[in-house]
Amino acid sequence: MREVRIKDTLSGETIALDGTEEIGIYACGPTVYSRIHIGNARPFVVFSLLARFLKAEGYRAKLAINVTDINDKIYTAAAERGISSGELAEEMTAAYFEDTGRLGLGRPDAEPLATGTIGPIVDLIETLVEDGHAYESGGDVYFSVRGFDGYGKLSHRPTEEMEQGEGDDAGSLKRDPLDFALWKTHKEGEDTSWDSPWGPGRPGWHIECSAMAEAELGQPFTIHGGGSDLVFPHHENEIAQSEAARGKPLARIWMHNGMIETDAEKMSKSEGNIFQLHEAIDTYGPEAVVAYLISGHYRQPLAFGDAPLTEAVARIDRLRNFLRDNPAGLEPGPEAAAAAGRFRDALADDFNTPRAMSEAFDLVRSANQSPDDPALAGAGTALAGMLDLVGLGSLAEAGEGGPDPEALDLLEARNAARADRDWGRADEIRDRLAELGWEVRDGAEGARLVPRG
RNA sequence: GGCGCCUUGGCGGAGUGGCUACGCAGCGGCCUGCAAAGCCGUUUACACCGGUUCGACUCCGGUAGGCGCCUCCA
Repeated sequence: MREVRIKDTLSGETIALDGTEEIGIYACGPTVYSRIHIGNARPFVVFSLLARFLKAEGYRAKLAINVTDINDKIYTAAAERGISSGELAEEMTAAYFEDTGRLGLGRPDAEPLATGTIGPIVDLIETLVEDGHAYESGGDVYFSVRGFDGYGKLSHRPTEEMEQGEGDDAGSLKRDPLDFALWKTHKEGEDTSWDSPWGPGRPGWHIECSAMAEAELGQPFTIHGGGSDLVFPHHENEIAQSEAARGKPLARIWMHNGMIETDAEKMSKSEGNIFQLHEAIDTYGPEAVVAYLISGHYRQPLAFGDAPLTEAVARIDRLRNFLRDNPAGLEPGPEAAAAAGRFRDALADDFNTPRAMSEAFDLVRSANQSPDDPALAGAGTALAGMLDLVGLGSLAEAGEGGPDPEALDLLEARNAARADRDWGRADEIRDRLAELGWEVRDGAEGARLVPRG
């Protein structure tokens, strides 16, 4: 078990995980008012892979990624489409499961819904009201920010001049502009509501995460994550609620991924469509999307566009080519095993996926240079293991079946033509195979067919 | 205005006080009947100005530029 260290937004320190305790990870998932985009996929990928790596290292890890299915935006989007908000939320939740499922990373250990956590949410709010950290006002309940010492410690900003609220919030009901809603009374036009001690209504934006995280992982748990745009106010408010209610920290480490950066001009023209996760997967394939998302360090912003995705396709092609020639199976020699060790070392060091991938490519080049070096034997085995850790294990899979009889016949015919030195005929057949989806690769041991990318 | 981040070779993107990151693309070669795959070479980068140091791309200060958040956002 390696010592895994993660940079903590709250303290600014890099903190080592405790291998003796369960590593509870809570990552803020999407609000389901539309299909998710690449930006939503980044935390899903980062935290899924982190949990996978921790488990591979022998940690007991539990990953929870929630679905926020109660929100102003859902009401708005549903109204625009003329369907009920529940219908829209269900549809988009299903789409989220489908789209992220296609990434091939499996599911988180828990995926709670806000609508499935109303009881704990109401209980948590009640506790806050009883303890004087929150107050009822006209059917709404607000958290009293100034009553919580330490507000602003995560986002490192002074409480002066802060104001917050969801859209056209009934700000006049607040005692202080800093306060934020825990519970919102039912309003005309909203087609869902739940009973509460303060009358029918629905949870405010931040409280559902506090409740779901505690329900799934207890409090405190180890890592709370999400996009860096959530630092303020979302995570700041989660800290305030949970710590005010329980008198102990919510999470030990706050881990935030950088934004996917889009060029507004390009987005409106050529690249707007592929920003949707499902469109990106359709266009570039799931492995390329994952490879793209891990191409930069998780904390840094990552440029989005056709070019970086196309590059990701080229990268995974190189890996796949290598694995075709060097299938997993052989026991890794010392150099191959060392590369795998360095790969894991990089991941253990604040989950440095680009550095890890550089080790993978280093191994590929070394093994291509010296295919007979016993120290590099089993490089394919080592590489497959490395890639599996970052969700690219499918690159090592042979694919369904081999060439069909028609393709094999054509290959035979081409071999015959080449034996006759009839290059025109041989190239004709190669073109024909290309039309059928096969690429011919001539090697020392004869010609081979590989599927065309 | 407040808080924070960033500026690396054609592009993307790591990293370190003194040693080739890595990938993609281009060009030149090797291999090949020609390709593909692979290999080699290649223009040897660290915004600018000072400072610390035997030595800085890597530390400190400043300048310029870019970005994120600061009522919604992964």
